Amino acid sequence: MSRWEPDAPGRLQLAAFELYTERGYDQTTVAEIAARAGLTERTFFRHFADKREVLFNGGDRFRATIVDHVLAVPASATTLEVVTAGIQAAGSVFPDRDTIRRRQALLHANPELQERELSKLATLATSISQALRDRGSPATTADLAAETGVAVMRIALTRWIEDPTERPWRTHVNTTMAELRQLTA
Amino acid sequence: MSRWEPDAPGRLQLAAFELYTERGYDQTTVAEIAARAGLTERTFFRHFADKREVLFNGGDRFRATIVDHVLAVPASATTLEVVTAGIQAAGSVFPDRDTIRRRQALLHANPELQERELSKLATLATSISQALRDRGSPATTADLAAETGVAVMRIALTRWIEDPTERPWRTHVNTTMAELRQLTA
DNA sequence: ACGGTCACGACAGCAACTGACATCGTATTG
DNA sequence: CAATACGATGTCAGTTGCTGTCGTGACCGT
Repeated sequence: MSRWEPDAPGRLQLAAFELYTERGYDQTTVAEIAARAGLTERTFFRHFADKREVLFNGGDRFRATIVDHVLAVPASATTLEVVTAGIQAAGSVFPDRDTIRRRQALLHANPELQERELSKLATLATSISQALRDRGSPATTADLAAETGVAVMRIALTRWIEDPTERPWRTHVNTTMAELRQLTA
Repeated sequence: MSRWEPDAPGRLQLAAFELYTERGYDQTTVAEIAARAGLTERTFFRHFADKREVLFNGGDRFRATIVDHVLAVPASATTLEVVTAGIQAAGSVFPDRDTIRRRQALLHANPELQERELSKLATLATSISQALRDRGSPATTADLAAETGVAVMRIALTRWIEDPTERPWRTHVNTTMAELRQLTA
């Protein structure tokens, strides 16, 4: 019999998500999250840097997936095609629509959480830009392509979530990219 | 003789900017800022929502300038031209290069401040998108154009700041926009 | 068996932020 | 002109996010 129950971070994540949705983010204290997970407040901060970070855990895997796919595209592709491929790949790590919907609703209701989300997307853009440079793109092009790519991803995500006909991720990415091309034509 | 020295918010802003640059953001307490401004901590929070907000005061005017110019462009222009015009106009409310450089250095050194900056840029994008819709653009196009426009602005700003030959704002906006067009060609 | 490590608890403390109430020049009103 | 309302600030107490420090006990390798 081990001294502690396993997977403390996972329990904390679950407890936090539940409490944030039940009572709201501001109305939840870290002590309450820890209590529900059977832990102490101090332990929460050993696993997560702050009260928001507990909601952004898959971020690293998400970023890695996109970067990997960006690096895997044949050299013959255009920069924008490369970015598109990376964003397409992001769909493979999405959980089901409803989980994302609930998550987005949470973020939408709390400015602090939105800020953190934007911050994560910004570092994602930086990673994509770096990957593009590793492929040989000039720095300026890489930055611009990464930023617009993330913008496209955000918009496509909103549409994907709200689409009543539940068309696949791929479709919404392509549609949004097509609009981007038309915009600059 | 009035009861208090005038322009409490201005004094707080100045004190905050000085202390943030002198000692660093984390090493500065709100009580210290208030003390330098000849006020109390409580009064600081009456003028600014939090410790970061004191650095983002011109934001409303900035946004208003861009939106006004977006709305003023003749209807014959393309969506991207409209956005470009708005971003060009942003240059008129910039202070001198060195002030912005110091400001950007401050933001760059503090993740919390970066998050707030991203948040401000996101609401800027929302405002631009709304202005585009008011001009008659479809919602989807407006969102995309606004997001990419802000991305272009960010990149152009970095280049403008770092440009050793000190070419004008307009030049960097045009250059970056041209790259965007080339990217999607 | 023994020492080290690792994950956690316990406790103290700082600083960001908030609510309630007091203060007193200044504008307003009768 | 006097009474009164108002508006910006001070004062104080309290909550909460977050950190440093130290202790504890199960596990692991030697």
